[in-house]
Amino acid sequence: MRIGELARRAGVDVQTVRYYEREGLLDAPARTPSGYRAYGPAHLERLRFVRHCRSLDMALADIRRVLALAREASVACDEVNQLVEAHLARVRARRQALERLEQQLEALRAQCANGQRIAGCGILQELIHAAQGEACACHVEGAR
Amino acid sequence: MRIGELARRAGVDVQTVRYYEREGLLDAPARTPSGYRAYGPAHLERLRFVRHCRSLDMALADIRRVLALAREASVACDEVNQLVEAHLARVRARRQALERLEQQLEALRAQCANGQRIAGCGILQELIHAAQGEACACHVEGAR
DNA sequence: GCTTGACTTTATACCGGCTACAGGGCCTGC
DNA sequence: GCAGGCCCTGTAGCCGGTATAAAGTCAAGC
Repeated sequence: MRIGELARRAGVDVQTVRYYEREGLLDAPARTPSGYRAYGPAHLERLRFVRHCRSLDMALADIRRVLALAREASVACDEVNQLVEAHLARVRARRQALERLEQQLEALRAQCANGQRIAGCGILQELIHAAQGEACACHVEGAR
Repeated sequence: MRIGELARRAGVDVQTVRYYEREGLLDAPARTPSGYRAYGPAHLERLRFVRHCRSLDMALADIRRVLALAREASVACDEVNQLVEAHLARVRARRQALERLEQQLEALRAQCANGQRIAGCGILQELIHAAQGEACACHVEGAR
């Protein structure tokens, strides 16, 4: 099959397929006499694998590593486990950060009702006030 | 004060200060005879404001807009409110997506204990299996 | 006066994960 | 023979910085 069909069947853009090839996530396929890429079912399977990993928000470098490991059946799989574990830790940290951020933004939103003018906008006042209290954390002179 | 002191007092990198100037978030300061940037207290206040907004993960374009609006005291502040509201919605959506992702990754992690070999790694098998079930959502032929 | 080192200047490239565009070639159907 | 759709390569843009190079400036110490 040609690149358009492959892309359509995996639900990705044609450009993305070429990008993955450049990045070493898809093997370069055979070419037709006119230079078109000619893919087989294995390429589709690989592409779907990559997309599934991406849907889990794994980095391309991590996916590349998993693909490399997957080729060596007899090696211990600890590295795969660690990779997933580390990724989970990052996702969890980010989720927690976003939770805190969400609370801050909810508090900020509550500072102003519609119909105000800029001069009396509670949101702006709060933003300015909070910024003033925020020196560089590593260099607070009055503290201690 | 010069750029190094400004950056240190705001807790940012010197490069970042110049970047913000290029991006129109900080006014270009006066220059000393030798071409060094010379900042006043207002610049520091502005920089801290920008950094506070960034700590709320606001986009630079949004911050630029807020700064522009802040200059016009008598205009209605609805746009500020909408901006915060839209940002909150994005943060919330992202947080929820990460929550789902976290659960998926936890389930994935549970598929394999350490000490396995690649050939028997539950995580890899699950990744491969899940990828196979994932055609393009917009073009499932057997469904219906 | 000369050197050292810390600071500053501009310009340019890089990161991830695509996405878009330009300028061409190929192929099929009418 | 030509219109339209597909494909090719190469390049640039997005975001919010970060990193590098090569050069200029300035104060302190010898």
